[in-house]
Amino acid sequence: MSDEQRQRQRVDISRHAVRLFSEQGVAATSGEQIAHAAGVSERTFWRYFPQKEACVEPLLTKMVDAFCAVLLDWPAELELIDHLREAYSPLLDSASDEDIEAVLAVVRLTHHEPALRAAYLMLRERAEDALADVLAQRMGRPVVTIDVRVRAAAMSSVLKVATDDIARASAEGITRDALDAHREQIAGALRGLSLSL
Amino acid sequence: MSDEQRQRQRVDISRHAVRLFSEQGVAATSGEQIAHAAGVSERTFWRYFPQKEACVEPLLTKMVDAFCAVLLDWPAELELIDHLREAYSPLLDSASDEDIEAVLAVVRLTHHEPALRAAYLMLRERAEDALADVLAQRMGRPVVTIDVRVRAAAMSSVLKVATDDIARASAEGITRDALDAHREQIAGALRGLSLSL
DNA sequence: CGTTTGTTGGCACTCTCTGCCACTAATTGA
DNA sequence: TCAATTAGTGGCAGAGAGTGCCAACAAACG
Repeated sequence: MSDEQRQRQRVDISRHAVRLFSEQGVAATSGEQIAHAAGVSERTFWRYFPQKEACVEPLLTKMVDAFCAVLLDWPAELELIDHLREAYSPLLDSASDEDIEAVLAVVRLTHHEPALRAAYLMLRERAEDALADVLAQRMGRPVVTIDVRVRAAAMSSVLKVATDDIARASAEGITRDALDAHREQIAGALRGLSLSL
Repeated sequence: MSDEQRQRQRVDISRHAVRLFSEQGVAATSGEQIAHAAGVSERTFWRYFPQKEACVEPLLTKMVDAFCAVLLDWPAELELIDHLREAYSPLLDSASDEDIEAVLAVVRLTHHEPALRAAYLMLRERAEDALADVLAQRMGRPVVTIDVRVRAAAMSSVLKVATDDIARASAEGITRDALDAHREQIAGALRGLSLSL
């Protein structure tokens, strides 16, 4: 089976899982239930997702990957703020509208479901590592340097707060304006912490 | 049974658990094993710790609580950096030497044990909330304000990086000098992000 | 001293997750 | 074209993680 087929299968299962999670809660949703909803055997489900909380991962990585992609073609001569303004329409480019809604729904879910929050924070830390790589290159320092790590962590936490905020704000539907405000909020906070480079 | 007796019991179990975790890994350590090592029944163990990863919590909160306590009597007229220099001898005041070693050992463990890392990150986020409370009061803004949250998150992430760093650096024993350097590192990073207030 | 309250341990049970194996489908190679 | 290999799937059994329930026991209280 091709890699992308596998990937699509993963995302498909993930969608069913997230729907069930938000309808019934995580604890009340069994692996068997998710597997049945997605039309695979329970054994196959556990092979795709070693823990059931990991079901949120495919959806959430879409958001993280979108940001990382923008970071990766951050031209050397531009301030980060300006680059974000140009290139970062959060989520919109890389995903369908339903996926944006789903991602934000998951982020909202994490506030009531500790198990999902933990998974979310782990994912964010992986993203922070990617961010540290980009920053290290840009600052001409090894990745392990303290000020590289601090800067990456601080930027990452700005993103976390902004994401939580937009998820909360968009509980009843998401608008293009809200997303733009989200980007400006990130830009403003980065400037406030002199993180823009 | 008194609260502190219960608390001591918790910490006691926690110590056994952490020792076993570091000797055998988390996955290879069963709840039954921890319970037996700590001299309680399995049923009682699960009552003290609803998930076995939570065993690291009592030790880790010592570290977080120490920092929060320092924050809480941060006098209004002092810069945070200066207050830290005066009042923050990390961990040393509120815990025994073995506990410092144990806490740092746990932090090191979290780098190889995803389940523990997740628990650690959740705990840090609880600490971030406490931090946000203090900052909000000091900045004269509601806790939910974005710039309060951003500032709290950024400060929290500085602490995270610094803590990971000192844990790594002190793999073969911890010295007073290392802890002082740790504090100066925090102070420097806070200054770098103009977070000092 | 009897009652109440809270803690403990045992038991049975569900759910999570893994190892193993047999089955099937696609790919490869002669 | 026909094996032989390869990879994914599902079923089954079983260990471990937790939970609900109940009986036993101890401390506090009237």
